[in-house]
Amino acid sequence: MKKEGNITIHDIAKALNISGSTVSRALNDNSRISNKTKKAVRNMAKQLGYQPNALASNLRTNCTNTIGVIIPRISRYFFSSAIAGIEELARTKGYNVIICQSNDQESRESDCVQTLFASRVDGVISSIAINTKNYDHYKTFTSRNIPLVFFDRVCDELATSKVVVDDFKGGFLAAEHLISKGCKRIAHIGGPQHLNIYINRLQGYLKALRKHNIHIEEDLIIESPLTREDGMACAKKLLESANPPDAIFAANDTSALSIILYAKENNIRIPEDLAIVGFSNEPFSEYLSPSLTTIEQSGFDVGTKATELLLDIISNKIENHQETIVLPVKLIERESSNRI
Amino acid sequence: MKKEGNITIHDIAKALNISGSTVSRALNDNSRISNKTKKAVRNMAKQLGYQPNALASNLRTNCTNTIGVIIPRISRYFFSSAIAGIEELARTKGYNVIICQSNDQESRESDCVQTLFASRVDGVISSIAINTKNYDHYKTFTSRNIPLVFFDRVCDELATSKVVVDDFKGGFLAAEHLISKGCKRIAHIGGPQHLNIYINRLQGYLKALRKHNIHIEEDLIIESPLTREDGMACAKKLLESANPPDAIFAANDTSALSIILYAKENNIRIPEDLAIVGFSNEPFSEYLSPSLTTIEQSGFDVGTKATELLLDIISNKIENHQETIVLPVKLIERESSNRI
DNA sequence: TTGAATAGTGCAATCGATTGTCTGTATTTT
DNA sequence: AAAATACAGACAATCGATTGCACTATTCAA
Repeated sequence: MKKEGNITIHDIAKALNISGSTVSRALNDNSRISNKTKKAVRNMAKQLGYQPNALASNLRTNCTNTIGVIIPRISRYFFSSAIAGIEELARTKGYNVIICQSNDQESRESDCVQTLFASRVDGVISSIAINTKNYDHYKTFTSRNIPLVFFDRVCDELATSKVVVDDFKGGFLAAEHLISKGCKRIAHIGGPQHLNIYINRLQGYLKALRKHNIHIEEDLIIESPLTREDGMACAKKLLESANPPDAIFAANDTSALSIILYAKENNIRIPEDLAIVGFSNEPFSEYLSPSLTTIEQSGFDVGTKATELLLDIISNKIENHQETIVLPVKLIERESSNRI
Repeated sequence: MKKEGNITIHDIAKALNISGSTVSRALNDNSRISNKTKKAVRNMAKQLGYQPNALASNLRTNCTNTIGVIIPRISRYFFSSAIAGIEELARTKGYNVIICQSNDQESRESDCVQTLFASRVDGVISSIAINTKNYDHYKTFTSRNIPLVFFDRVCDELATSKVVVDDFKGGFLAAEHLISKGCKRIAHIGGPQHLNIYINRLQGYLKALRKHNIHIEEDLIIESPLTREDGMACAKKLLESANPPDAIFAANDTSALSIILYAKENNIRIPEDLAIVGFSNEPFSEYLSPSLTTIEQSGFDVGTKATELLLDIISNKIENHQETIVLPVKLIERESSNRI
């Protein structure tokens, strides 16, 4: 109720005996205002310690200079790197970032959508929760033409722009690398097959095998939630079998880690008896013993690219955007596959 | 300009032939509105796909249900965990979170403050940039009674509430643990001594030495920026000396990692020749070889506690809050100190 | 000299939700 | 039955910045 310490344009106007609209225009460097007035307004603003109220401005202009981000969980390295990339670029372009975590739950994801919409964000960057099957909540944005860009875990059902890494190539590189190391029976621990990224990693793996005329054995391909626990179970299943593989390509580093731990416990030598390749180049993969060969994917780059795309769509008011950007991956060779 | 798809309370009012204020009150479950009307309003709201506009509400009520967070960088595990804690609790209490990264630069930190203030956040949680020497920009909040809570890297100059982990105890536990393992000459690689956390870790270390009547050698105490590179330099300096230490307590895991790498290169056995304790329990420390004994500090808990405190200050309108909460730390024993 | 163009400002409506005050009707009290 | 009270809802101001339009000098061309 009281003015407290909050100075508005009207306080400046009163102090200079001019109107609020003139102050507003002066602060926005509008050409209709004389330089003399502009200077006076700026001085007085500084003198009074004026700080614009974004809320009022946003309400009027119907644009918040804020982008919303929905991610499964921020504490995962790939996502926090992505956020770093998003935040960095957004801020230099004058945008704020509001972050929501879905905790990989569809209902939470739906809540995030509501929250971001209520905040009237100018655009949204999202990576889909692992168990989301229904994408209707995203229509809150698409039906109102609020730009939406997916990254990493994208959704084919919704026609929007996307930024992904080249998972197919990554799967291919991983498998071909193992082949080049002389491995003959290469297993794959794949992720949930309703997510495009895991489908692509598997397909890349399959293509490499076919290219090199290696027989594809169904038994060597397992689908897993890729947790540390399930990785152990997969390792057990694969390595206790009568005819165990001589290499495993795991769809993430966490399950690759499980395999290494299992192999150590059971005196299976890495890479001599079993070569391993992971996916993601998590920070820990470098320090494992043996260190883990893996596919590098830069969260930072993905985040930056997604933001670039989103800001472009926002500022050029592009409708029906459906660009898909595929970022490169890289094989990082380490000890876990270093044989021959 | 056009209505587009955005439904306001007035659209609902018109559809039901009642006034906007009634709709507003009905949606807010105000007791002056009859149940019949409330039900009708809610139904119509759903039918029309009404989504409240937080901007308008915030402008009027002068409260945004948003808290701002300033951190050095989100991609560091401790901070992303803290954010996870903040976000989790804030959201269940109906608050949004806006995150700004200072990149450990004072000027960027100052920008963050402006941005958050312009967004009229209801409160702020901050961890100070490593090179911030002047804290005036924080007065933007304190002078206007906008609740401010620091965590981890706190500032004694500003009288606000704080949440820290027990760095002193951590330093003490680390050093005493090494002493209990029979180490006699325990070095310390400390962090920048203008930051309270590193001062406290050092002091804890000193207290343990004194308690056990171990002579304190100035030469064994080094100040470092605690980067991977400088960790190498410190390791070299300590271990190439005429009379090298038999243990090192590093003020973070990154420099402990450097020491391990240096020791491996130079055929120094860990823990037989040199025992090592780090600080933070970074995700990688478990997987190092040898695995790293370290002090666990939960970023998630710190974030949660800071949020709890902040929300309490906000909702109870507490002025001059100066509570300091110290969270416990825990020694995680692993191979790098496992001797005797 | 006069009409028109231009520059520099002010007025008032507007964005959408909230809220203090007021009105008309229904219910209760004496 | 008259008076008092409660109830349900309407009116209009408000938050602070923006912006279309109107207005007044001043300048310029004819």
